[in-house]
Amino acid sequence: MPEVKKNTDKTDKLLEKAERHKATSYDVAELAGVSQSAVSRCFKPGASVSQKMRDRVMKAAKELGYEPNAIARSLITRRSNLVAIIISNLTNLYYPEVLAQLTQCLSDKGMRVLLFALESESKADEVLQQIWPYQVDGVIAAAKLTDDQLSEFDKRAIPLVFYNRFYTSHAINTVCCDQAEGARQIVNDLVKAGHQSFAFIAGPSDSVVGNERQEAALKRLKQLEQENVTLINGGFSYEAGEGAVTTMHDKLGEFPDAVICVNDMCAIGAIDGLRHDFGKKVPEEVSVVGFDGVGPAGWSSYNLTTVRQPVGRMTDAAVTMLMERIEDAGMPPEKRVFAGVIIPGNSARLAED
Amino acid sequence: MPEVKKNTDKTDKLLEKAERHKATSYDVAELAGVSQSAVSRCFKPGASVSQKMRDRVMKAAKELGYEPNAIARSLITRRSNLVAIIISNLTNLYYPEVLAQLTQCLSDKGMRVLLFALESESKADEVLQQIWPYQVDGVIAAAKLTDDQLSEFDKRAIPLVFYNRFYTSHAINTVCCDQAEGARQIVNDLVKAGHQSFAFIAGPSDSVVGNERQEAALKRLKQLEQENVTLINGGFSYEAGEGAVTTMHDKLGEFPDAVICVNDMCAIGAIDGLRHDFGKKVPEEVSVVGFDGVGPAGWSSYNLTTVRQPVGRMTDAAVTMLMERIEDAGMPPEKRVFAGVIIPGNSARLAED
DNA sequence: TTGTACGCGTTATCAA
DNA sequence: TTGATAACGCGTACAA
Repeated sequence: MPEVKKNTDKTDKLLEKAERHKATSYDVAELAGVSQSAVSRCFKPGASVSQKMRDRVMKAAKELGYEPNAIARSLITRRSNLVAIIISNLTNLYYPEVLAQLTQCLSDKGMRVLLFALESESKADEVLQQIWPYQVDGVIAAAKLTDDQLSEFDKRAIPLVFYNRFYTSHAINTVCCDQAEGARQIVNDLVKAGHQSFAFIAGPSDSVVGNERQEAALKRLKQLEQENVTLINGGFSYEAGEGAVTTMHDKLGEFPDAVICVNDMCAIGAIDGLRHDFGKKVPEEVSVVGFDGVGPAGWSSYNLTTVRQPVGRMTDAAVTMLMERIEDAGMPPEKRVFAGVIIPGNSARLAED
Repeated sequence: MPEVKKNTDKTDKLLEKAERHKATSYDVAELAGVSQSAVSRCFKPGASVSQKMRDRVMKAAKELGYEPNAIARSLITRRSNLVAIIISNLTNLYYPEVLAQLTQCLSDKGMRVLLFALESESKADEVLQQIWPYQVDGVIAAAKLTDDQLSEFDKRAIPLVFYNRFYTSHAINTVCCDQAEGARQIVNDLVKAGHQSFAFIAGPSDSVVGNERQEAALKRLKQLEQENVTLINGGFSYEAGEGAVTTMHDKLGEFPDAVICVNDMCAIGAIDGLRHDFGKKVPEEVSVVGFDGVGPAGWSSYNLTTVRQPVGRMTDAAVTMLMERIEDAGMPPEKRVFAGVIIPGNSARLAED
């Protein structure tokens, strides 16, 4: 049976060739005895190919272990199916969850994730230079960018969605949690429960999220005619919260009724500082509240009273918003603001309703 | 000055063209009045180009906002400069740190990170299918792969380095922490300090790391003639640790002198369970120890006695190992095992030395 | 040192 | 439905 023999010979020859490099669509075409474009079509969903052709091609493809080369595809289609995620501080306990959900969600929509972690926000320029060459279809940024950097995106017409960063100066796509409203609510609750002196442990001065929380909280305290309010420098970390408690003690000589912290990590640090460095009881002697609703906030050592961000909904929204703009470059900028959810917890004395 | 006019005209024409698409090396070449290959060379470090040529090309490039296209480059060089990182459970507090360091380290070496997060280890196949088309230069896996999956890497000759996964069946590249030695040491210390009854809270049964820790701990306890040892099912999470404490109480009616947990998160959950669900004092009444040395282990509510993994050194080693194999495909498989460091902490009564 | 010409592996276009 | 041919944007022998 010369026909069969010839076929296996051909397979062997091509397999041998494939050993040096991966099999290409040409190799498959040759083995299947069809044109290369036919092979290409067989791997394109929704292309018009006869069943007979498809079977033949797929058989040959399997035999050679052929897989389409996404790099070559991207070159011609001008779609890389790559999305860059820029995250400022991965070590902040809040972000791993965000990252995991974003990745999951993007993956479901057929996009791959190029990860860029900023060790400091000032290194954004460097990271952008690394992103441009890869022809990403879009970018999700959980980091602050300068106006110049924003206009680089405009210039390149690369869709960009911010996560929890808000810009008043630009019309930009963003998904965020209503930091201000969360802050107001929690202040309301604290005042209503009879707290009369307050401290706010602030975040890094260049953090938009931190500043929003801070301003909203301080403003509402003023509205509710609370005069006894101290602002303490802190940060987003456990250590910052712990340290701020000492600063507070040095400054005031005592502790306020309630300590409002810029985020959960900071609040947890503050609680530990109060309890272990100063022997204070939380919440009996001092109420402590945070923001975010990270995992450890729920641990029974803390049971933190906090404003939880609806991470799942937010990441979904961010991905959807980005995809829409990748499909249709003409979509206008959009802001989606989600409300936070107060988690009563047990680290603050709140009024019973 | 017709010369100048002509030049700006050309710039305008090319800029106009560039508005539709990004400028290519051809556009730059045309504007600079040189060949495309000259442009290419100017962007290749260490190529032989005269200073005059370089200046001319760079000026034109800047004018058109030209940036080399990494996709096209990858196609021709057969190097994508892409490394895939596969991580099983990003929400495990231990991994964000690993991921951050790996990304940092790879970035320093000019590689970009494609991130794949597994929601469950069984989804590895799916993820691998997503990886192959992208022609990644290498893969770092902090997840378990089957033998079949391993041989897929062989077949494609894609360098693979495992992080904290150990295979005895295959000669494979891996960087890990000596889980067994850490377990033995901590058992030694506990026994030496006079503990006489023990419980081990286990991890998921399919976790290699968890099993190693468990086997080594139980074996050493036996060697030291400790008979009073209970094994409790648990897991890697806070909730698992907390739940295991209740299981333990149901099973024993009391608590052992020392609880050895499969990792820090579990240990923290166990401490909280003991303290808040059963009113036990840690370490006075029950000693609790963990593994990993994650951030929260150091928080003063816990001060966990644990075995810290030298994450920085391990990630460095993993990246170096991978890069070596990317540069030289002939490098033989290698295992690098790092010793853990005992952090005395304050959650266990250890002997003073 | 520079330019010419080709190839990387795919999709898109158009005619058959 | 199929096949021939031309892109996509770049790196690199080779010759000049």
